[in-house]
Amino acid sequence: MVGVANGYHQAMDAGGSEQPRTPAYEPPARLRGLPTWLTGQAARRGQEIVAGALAPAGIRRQHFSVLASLADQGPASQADLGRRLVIDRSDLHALLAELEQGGLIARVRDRRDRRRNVVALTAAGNATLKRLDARIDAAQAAFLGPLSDQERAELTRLLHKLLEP
Amino acid sequence: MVGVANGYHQAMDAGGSEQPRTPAYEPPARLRGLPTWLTGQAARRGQEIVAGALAPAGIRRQHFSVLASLADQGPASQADLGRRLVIDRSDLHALLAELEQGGLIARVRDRRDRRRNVVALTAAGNATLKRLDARIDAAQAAFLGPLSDQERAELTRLLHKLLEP
DNA sequence: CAGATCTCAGCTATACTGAAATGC
DNA sequence: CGCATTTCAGTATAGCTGAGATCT
Repeated sequence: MVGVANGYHQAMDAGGSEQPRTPAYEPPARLRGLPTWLTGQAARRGQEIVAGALAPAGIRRQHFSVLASLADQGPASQADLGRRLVIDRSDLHALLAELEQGGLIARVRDRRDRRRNVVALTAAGNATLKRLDARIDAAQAAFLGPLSDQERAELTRLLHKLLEP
Repeated sequence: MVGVANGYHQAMDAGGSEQPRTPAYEPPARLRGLPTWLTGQAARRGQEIVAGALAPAGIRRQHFSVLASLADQGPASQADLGRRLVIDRSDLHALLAELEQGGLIARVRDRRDRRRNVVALTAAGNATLKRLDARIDAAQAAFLGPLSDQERAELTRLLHKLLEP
């Protein structure tokens, strides 16, 4: 922050004209053109859609990530799970407690390294994940709604390339 | 959440094989293919880059949004500013207090509707914004690094279309 | 001993809600 | 009166930090 506080109580007009205000959602040109801003807006919308699709099942986005990793990549210690998904050890601890309470995962001490918990999907977790897959697919379709099939593929390709390194 | 808590203390192995663990960052296939997930990852990276570019100037992303709106769209009441940028009235209040303390904006009572504050850029705010523009441009370039010029334009077009409605 | 793992307490940023005070 | 605006207090979540207990 630079500079110094200004005065406060001189009077002036809003907008400088007589027209009523424009309460509409209208982002400024400086933001509308920024790729980072557009990406952020799109991500926000996508996360709302996905969260809304998972909520009826009592699952949050990070719960789904954990279940997906266990199904796709197999059981793991909590530390390794956290590294795979870039979820903090502390947050992961809370997520796993919730999933365990729901019977979707099991945590058991690793008999070969007793510092570790081995986290694995249960049968119920596997079945739940299969049902969630359908919800996730519907959410993707809703998210990509305005784009043609070709545009969807191109967007996916560009995002992959953007994240490549 | 469904089901019931499982047992905890039966022993088992991690990974099922003898190899050392894979501490690498390796998202599961179920996530890697999801447009919403890719968009979220890209947005996260973009926001980090932009935040890092603005931080040396003591400015956060939302500060920049406010300054940008005032410059591009003119002075406004706090309520209208909030609607333009989709920033909550409460958060906007805190942001404006910080910007005012830095001398970048001024808040004065609207003499035609004394409930309102008219928020406007100061000369210092305008000068600061011009310096921030350069930082923002550098951040966009860093964000889009892996893409060709044509790909950058295509990504921007697709994101605009995605957000269209 | 150093270092990894799991757990717990707490912190920051962001987004949102409820309500009071003031004015239209 | 109803309604809008600003302000303040509080809540929820995600992401992160520090530290203790346990184990390699």
